[in-house]
This record gives sequence, C-alpha cells and structure tokens, in this order.
Amino acid sequence: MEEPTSNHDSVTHSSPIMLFDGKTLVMDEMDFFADNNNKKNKNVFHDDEMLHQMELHVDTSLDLLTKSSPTDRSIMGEGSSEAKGNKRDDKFAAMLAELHHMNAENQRLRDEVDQVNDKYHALHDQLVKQMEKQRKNEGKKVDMISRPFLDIGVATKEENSQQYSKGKLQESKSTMDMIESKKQKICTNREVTELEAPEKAIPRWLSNEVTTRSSSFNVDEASETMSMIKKARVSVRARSVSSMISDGCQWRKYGQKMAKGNPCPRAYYRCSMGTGCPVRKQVQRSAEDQSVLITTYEGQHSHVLPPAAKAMASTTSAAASMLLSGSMPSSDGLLHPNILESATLPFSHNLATLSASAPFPTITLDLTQTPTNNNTSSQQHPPQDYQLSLLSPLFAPNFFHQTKLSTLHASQGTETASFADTVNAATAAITTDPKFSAALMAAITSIIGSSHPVETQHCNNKQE
DNA sequence: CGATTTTGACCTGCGC
DNA sequence: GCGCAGGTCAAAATCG
Repeated sequence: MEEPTSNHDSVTHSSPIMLFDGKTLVMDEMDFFADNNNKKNKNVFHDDEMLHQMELHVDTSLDLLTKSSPTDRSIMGEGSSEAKGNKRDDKFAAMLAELHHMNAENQRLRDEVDQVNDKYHALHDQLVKQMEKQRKNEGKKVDMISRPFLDIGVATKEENSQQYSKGKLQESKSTMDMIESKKQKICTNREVTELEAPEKAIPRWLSNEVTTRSSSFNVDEASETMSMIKKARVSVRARSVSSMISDGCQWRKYGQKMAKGNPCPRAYYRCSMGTGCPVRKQVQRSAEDQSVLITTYEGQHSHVLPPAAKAMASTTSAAASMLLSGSMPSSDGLLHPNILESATLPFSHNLATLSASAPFPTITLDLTQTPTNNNTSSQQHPPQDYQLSLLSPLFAPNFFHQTKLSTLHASQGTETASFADTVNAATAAITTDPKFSAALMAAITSIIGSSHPVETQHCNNKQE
C-alpha cells in the first residue's frame, strides 16, 4: 500500500502553466524567481512560509476540458476580473483545505490499519502460544474433548483478562469475549451433539487413524498438527493480467503441469528467499474466467520476510493456523445449532471460501467479488467442491467429514444440508468480527494494489 | 557463470 | 494391479 507522496508536489509539478492571482505563471525556475514575477506578486519567496503562502494562491487546476473557450483565453491572457480571481482563490483554498483534510484522514486510516495489523499479529502470536501451552498443560485431561470447535480463543477468559489488561489488546478483548461467549454457548450443548455423532469431530485430512484415538491431546498430536499446518493451504483468487500476483516474496519455479479441465497450465513455485524455506505456491488461471489468477500458498516461511511480504505471509499463515485450530482431534469439531443464532449476520459470504474436496484443507480468499454479491460465489465454484462461503476456515474440514459420513450413514442423509447451514451460520459468527476482517482486508488490499499491472515492476517475483 | 526456467521423467495417491 | 492425475525432480536450456 504505497501512498502517493506529496499531493502538492504531484499537482504542482504536473501543471506547467498556472494562474497566480489571475496571471499566467509558467512553473519553471526562470519564472519562479524572475524579478517581474516578484513585482507582480509582491511576494518574496525566501522561506517555506512564503512558499506555502504562494501555494495557497496558485491555481493548480488544469481545466483541461474548457481550455479553448474565449473566456478562458482572456483569463489566461491579460488577466481576469478581480471577482473571478477571488472566486478561483476561494475555490482553490477550499480544495486545498479538502486536500489537507483528506491527507489527514488518509494518515489516520493508515494508522488505524497499522494498529489493526499489529493487534492481529499480536493476537495471532498469542493464539499460537496459548494453544501450545494449553495443549501441553491439559494434554492428559480427558476433558479436552469439551473444547469447542471455535477454539480461536483458546485462552480462558481469566487469561484473556490478564493479557489484555496490559493495554495492548483492549479492542481485541471484546472480540475474544464474543468468541468466548459463543464457546460457552456451544459447550453447554456440545455433549448432546457429540453423543449423536462422535466421529464427526475428526476431519478427513487428519487421517483416519485419528478417529480411533482418545479425545486427549498429546505431544505427538501437536507435532502432527504442526505438520498439518504446514500442509494447510491458502488460496487467493484475484483478477490480474500479470502471471503472478506480487506478494513480496521471491519465488523459483520448479515445475509446470497441465491440469485436467483447465487449458491454462499450473505453475509450481518454491520460496527462494531463504535456504530451505518450505513455502510453496501454485499459480493457475481459472478455467471459468482466465482473468482470474488463483494462487495457492502452502507452508510457513522459515526466514525473515520483507515488509512487503509480511501482509500476505501473515494472512496465509494465520489462515492456515486457524484452519487447523478448529480441527484438532481433541476439539469436538461440532457445530451446534445454537450458532444458527448468527445465521443472518452479514458479511459471511464471498470474501473467503473453502474447498473441502482438497486433500488438505484449503481456504480460498476470493478477491474477485464484491462482499455484497452473495450468490455468485456458489456459481463460480463447482458444487462438487462443497465450497462454502467462509471467512473463517474453521469449519470446512468438519463439513467435509460430515459429507463423507453422510454417505456412510444413510440415516444421516438429511444432516448434510443442515450441516451446511450450520457451517454458514458459524462462519457468519466469525466473519462479523470487524477487526479480523479489517486485518484480513488490509493484507488483501496490499496484495491487490501490488498486483496491479502498473506496479508489477516493483515486484520481486522473477517469474517469466 | 550463477540463477532461473523449461520440460520430460518419475513418484505417489486414489479410484476402479 | 492398472490407469490417471497431481506433484516433484533434475538435466538441459535460457537469461542477465
């Protein structure tokens, strides 16, 4: 998100001819310091204050569309009436004021985005740490089964209070409290649901052996989870004419394949920024719309990332972590009907989808649609993929497992549809968190901005 | 000349 | 077991 530098500069330098108190002023060095100009303007530009004063009186409007009118010629020529000059001055002063206001607003928004990003990263770090901590501490407890699938807030409420009282994450606390309250709601009804279908807790991609394990969580499972995090994928759909979106990382192509059902080849890249970095990505154009570039990231970087890459990396990493955080063997992975209370909440569709048919959990961030267009998502994705409109990736593995189970247990046939509804409802509960959405959107925006054809020259990607 | 891309061969998992 | 498709490897080609 590179900001344009000084608007004054860009405006001023792009206007070779300007009006100064109604007089023509050619903006080059000769005119700038010429004696007659000084006489006309009765100003001596010796310091910044004077320069600023001059700026306030220079009409930088190009007025490109009405240049040839006789009236304007007269203005550009011998000078205009005092009324017209004052009018222009007022107009320009108003525009300048608006410009300053917009700059201030822009700066404020940038600060807010930075703050949200910082909080998001801090929250994510805490989440990972707390997950590890709690799993080690409670590894032997059978009651780990009582952990709800919505395990974003792994820390207890007391822990949250302690952490957030430090003042760094006060805004996040409300979010966590919201999640916590949802957790408790789910917990109260969880037992019944689990009795109905205990095996639903285990997503397919956590391997079938997991289903035979006890609900307790041990170190082996933690390591397995970490390996799954590495395998979790985050896919980004974005419109781009370039062959790759710019994510700030350096990639080395190691393969290309023609995928079935898609005339466009799929390219395979490895991160070449760090030696032995396990991160890989696949780039392929959509078969339905070849202007859409689908980039799938896998793994976590093992090296320091440049600032330009942090947004993407943190987003994909967080998505992958969250993907797994809701699918631990110890978590029941169940979606209780209570969460349907949130089913009508907005902003639950289109921003992200999740392909449950993939061998590994894959969350898709769809940047090709507007957030309000709720119906196109399902149209764009093959229905057989069971792609759900999700921002949170937590639920799809469970959904897939459910769909699989539904084929195994015919008596549960009606559950699939209701489960899909439940998934969407749960998604709505998560996606209405404006802070996570803001952080996600900040990262996504940076990606979109950098993927613009004009800016691809700044891209570090060395593909093609 | 080192880094990167290309591309055919090979490996692996999955469904039949 | 066989075939298919996805993913990876590695030697050759290309690039800067």
